[in-house]
Amino acid sequence: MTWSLLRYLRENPEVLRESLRKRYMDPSLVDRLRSLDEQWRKLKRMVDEVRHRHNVITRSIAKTRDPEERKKLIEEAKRLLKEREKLEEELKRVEAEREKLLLSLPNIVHESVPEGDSDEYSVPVRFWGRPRVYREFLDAFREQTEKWGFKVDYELLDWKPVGHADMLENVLKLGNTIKAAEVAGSRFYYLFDDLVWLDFALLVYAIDRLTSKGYRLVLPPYMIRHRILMGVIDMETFQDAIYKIEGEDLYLIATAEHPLAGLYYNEEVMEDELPIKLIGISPCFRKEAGAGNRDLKGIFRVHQFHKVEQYVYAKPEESWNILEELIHNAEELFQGLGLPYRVVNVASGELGAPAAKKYDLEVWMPAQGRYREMVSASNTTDWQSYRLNIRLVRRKGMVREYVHTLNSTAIASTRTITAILENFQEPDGTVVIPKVLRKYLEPFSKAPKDAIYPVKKEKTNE
RNA sequence: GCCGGGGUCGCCUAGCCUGGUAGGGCGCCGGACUGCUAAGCCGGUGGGGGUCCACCCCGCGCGGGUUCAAAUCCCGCCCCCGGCGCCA
Repeated sequence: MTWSLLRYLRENPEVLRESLRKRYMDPSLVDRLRSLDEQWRKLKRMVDEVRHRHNVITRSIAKTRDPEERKKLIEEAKRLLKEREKLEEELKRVEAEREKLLLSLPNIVHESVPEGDSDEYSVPVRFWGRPRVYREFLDAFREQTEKWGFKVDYELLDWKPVGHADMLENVLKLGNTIKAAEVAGSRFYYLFDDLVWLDFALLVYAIDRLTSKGYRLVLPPYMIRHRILMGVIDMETFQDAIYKIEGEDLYLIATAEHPLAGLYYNEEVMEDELPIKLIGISPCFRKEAGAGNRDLKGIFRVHQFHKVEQYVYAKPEESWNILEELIHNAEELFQGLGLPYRVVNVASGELGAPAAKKYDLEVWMPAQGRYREMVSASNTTDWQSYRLNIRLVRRKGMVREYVHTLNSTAIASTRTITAILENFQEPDGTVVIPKVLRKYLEPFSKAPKDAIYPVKKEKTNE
């Protein structure tokens, strides 16, 4: 059983070099790894040989009755032991270095991924819906549609929609990030009343639709061990996103993807059990350490939110079709909500180490004049399963390889709420609730049903 | 948190006291036999190295230690089960 990256390293290093180049990383890593791997194998042969000689003597001692002969053999074993320990120490050192570099390798970029070092190079693959475009954003809109050869029908607005952060805080007055900043820090929030109902309704909507498609509903652990986390993410993500529980080997999950990947940690999966399709629901905790001052206002980019996540264990030959299935599932959810979006094929430089290919679903934000990421769907092929030791056992000949894993957002609550606040806003500040959510709000007497209304202005101001 | 019991190949289990190449059952894969199927029979069943044949190394929760030699003895840690305590 060989991991795809190791196989490429040994048999076809040019593929790896090319992949690293597309990610704007140093391709010489491949050459360092190759020589290290060669050195490791050579050293391993030497160590194994000494171990063998030592084992032979050790075994013969057990059979030897004559005390003189025994003594002689023990002396010989002791001598070999010294040699063995010296070599083993060297092997251990090389092995650790090799392992470290191997685990720093990002997944191989799929051939269909556009090359580029920023999201400018991500390529839209399709558009859906009829965006509402404020007059002044027309040029920007064309830049994001026609430039890519798409003719997207739009509704021209001659009034400027209020941004989601202002809607939340000032128009609807259903969120308080100022107080939350005092209590917990920036990028936290209090949500109230109708927006809380909306948050829940969105999650249940996603759960309802996906479980109907046969996905198994999972409530996973919200904290996981370091070992599992390192199987799922790369060092960069770890440092930018992950909160640690002090004094314990526990980390807050940044998405349900993490514990769902751990569900089959160290397991063998029979091929006829695949694909295993899961949806997890969980809070997500993220440091947003690399975000700087981006999206500081409102609830677009926060330290904590709720998400329904799709996660699939698949056979290698079916994983690329399943990636399409996952992004289509997400599209159906956003179509149901009536949010106009585009799907982009994310550029090689923006992929993240685990992913071989990634689609983002971006919703048009009328107050910003931009498509913004709501969903991310990745095929991580065998990158996570190698690290988590999740094997696929083929019936034919009991052959073992690694499963493929995939993940995709279904609904991330707060971000989707920002999209709703901007897209379904009326000139008077009323926010119309997507019809599809109604059945999930209906059972609750205090939940909003059709719309969320702005706080009435003070009489004196009118 | 305390006390006791336990963690062995995909699953179950023997071996641990008394150190000397981890045995059996189930499942699965393959083979021979067979009109077909099953039973029964034979072989295989983790990771790595290797001229990918032979063969060799490593693997008994994890990490150390003792020893020529550790599943076995010693120390630390993790997890599971039972009892007590605490508790939404």
